[in-house]
Amino acid sequence: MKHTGSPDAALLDVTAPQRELLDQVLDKWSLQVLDQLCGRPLRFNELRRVIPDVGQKSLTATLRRLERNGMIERVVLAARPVAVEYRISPIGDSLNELVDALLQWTSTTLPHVEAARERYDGATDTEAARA
Amino acid sequence: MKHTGSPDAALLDVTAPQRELLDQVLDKWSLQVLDQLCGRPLRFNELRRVIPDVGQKSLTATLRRLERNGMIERVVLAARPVAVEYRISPIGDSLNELVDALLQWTSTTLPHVEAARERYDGATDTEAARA
DNA sequence: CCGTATCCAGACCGATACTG
DNA sequence: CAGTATCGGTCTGGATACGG
Repeated sequence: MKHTGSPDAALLDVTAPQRELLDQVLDKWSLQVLDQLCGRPLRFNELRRVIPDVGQKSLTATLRRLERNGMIERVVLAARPVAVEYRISPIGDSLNELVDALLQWTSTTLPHVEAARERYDGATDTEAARA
Repeated sequence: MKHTGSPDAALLDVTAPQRELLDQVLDKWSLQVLDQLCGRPLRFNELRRVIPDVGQKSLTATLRRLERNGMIERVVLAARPVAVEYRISPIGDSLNELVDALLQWTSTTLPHVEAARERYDGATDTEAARA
């Protein structure tokens, strides 16, 4: 668990393509869409139902962005009326593994984080109380 | 490279504490601050210099948030005028490892992503041209 | 040197209405 | 069903000025 040296700070620069990719793929809704799509494909309104509080607009934008970056595939089914199915791609699948690692990390560190928050909030509170 | 099943979809819900933690720690500036701080501590204005385009306000907010979540430590040095040093914590260090994995992922998949983008843009262009 | 306070333009996001 | 178009409020984030 020892981190040694940054790999390359330039990769994190806001203008770096790697950084832009992360931004387009790690946002609020993308993670949930990717997660829901792993395993089985889902339709547009199924996604709306299964992801709480997502609006049409946001979901559409998220799906388009993920499709453009090759994370998911949009499949138009021959049906009346139109039916569209979204399925995860191999690349999207590989991203999901990393997200799982991230999620695992949050779960194990959450107790420490909450302890840190209480310490911080307590300190700033008493500080404010003195003023 | 096979992803099998979501670990727990509920963890990704916007209201889930795990999800909130990720939001507070994976944003634009946080990643760069964390990356810069790994190895050696830095002062406030050193961070400003080394991270391109970050404003005082954003940097301050980022540092406070990271401190509150226990990712970094704020050390006030005995000096005139005031000198403050920020150093990474063990938790922040463990996060950096995951970020490195993410960065590695972006680097290896970037060619595929760019290919996907060209396909997508080309398809939507010709589609628009027909209209 | 290390911030906080304030103001303001622009992005974002939900609600709504409408189309193929 | 699966979107597109538009409008209005919110919230972010940069620029600026000032304080400890």
